[in-house]
Amino acid sequence: MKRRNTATKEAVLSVLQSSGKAMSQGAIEKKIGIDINRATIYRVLNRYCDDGVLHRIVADDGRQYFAVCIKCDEHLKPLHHFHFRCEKCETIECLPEPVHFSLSNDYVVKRVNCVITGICKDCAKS
Amino acid sequence: MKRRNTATKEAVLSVLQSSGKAMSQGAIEKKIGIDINRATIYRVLNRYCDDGVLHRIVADDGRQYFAVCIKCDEHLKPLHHFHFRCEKCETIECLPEPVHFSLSNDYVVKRVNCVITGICKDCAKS
DNA sequence: TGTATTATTGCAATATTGTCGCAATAAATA
DNA sequence: TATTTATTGCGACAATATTGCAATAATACA
Repeated sequence: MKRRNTATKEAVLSVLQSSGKAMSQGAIEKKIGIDINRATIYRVLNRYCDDGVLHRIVADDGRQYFAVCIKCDEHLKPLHHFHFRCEKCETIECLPEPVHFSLSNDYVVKRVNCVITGICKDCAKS
Repeated sequence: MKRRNTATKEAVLSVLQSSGKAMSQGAIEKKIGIDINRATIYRVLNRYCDDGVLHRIVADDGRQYFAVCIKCDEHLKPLHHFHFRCEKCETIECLPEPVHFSLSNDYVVKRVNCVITGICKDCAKS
């Protein structure tokens, strides 16, 4: 399944890159300017996740958020960092803080999803 | 708002206590034997959370899971431990492993939700 | 450049999770 | 036993996310 370049895909990625944060489908749709179908945005996001371009975070509001994999290379495991969800500005930022845990070898670890929820430093000021 | 004892509430708590794991509304409904309305189960679970009897985990499947607060006293912060979600047996277990992270004081932390997803040690064997 | 292939998209429908209003029921108290 | 009101069941609803299908358009190739 070879990928094709489309304006839609580029627009979605561009929004995420310029925001620098993890965004939900709804937030992307608001920011993107052009009119793109909801289902299409989800499909674009899912494909980017499959390709390792984005990573997915599920916050404790039950929604999916997507962020550009900046440091997601073979050295630093993609999802093993904390995320901070601000309840005020409705954004999620990737924290540099890595997630450490030890688990018996009997367990097979596939994904790690860590979200701290509260008020971010920008919103806490005002 | 004084609480009242009902068979429904006791049955829900009993299921969670005997399982020893975190369960979703759906899983509770399957195990509980008696016929209880979906909305009622949610309301019972939410009330238990308000009262500090249960704690809520949101897994990366986007669903809410509920577990008895065994060590949730004033010494050990309730939600600051890891959870492991097994994709095979569809359960979530509370790990003894505490969650450590450092965050600038500018942030206000309200909740921590950490879920490791994979195959648990019991399912990995078979 | 023109054509064929098939990845991508839009639309509508659907599944799932969780909540809410309202009337009926039943637990606790006097 | 009678009263108060927390709890429950039912139905409706909201929101998120996915899927099937037909139409569109990006890519490769003649």
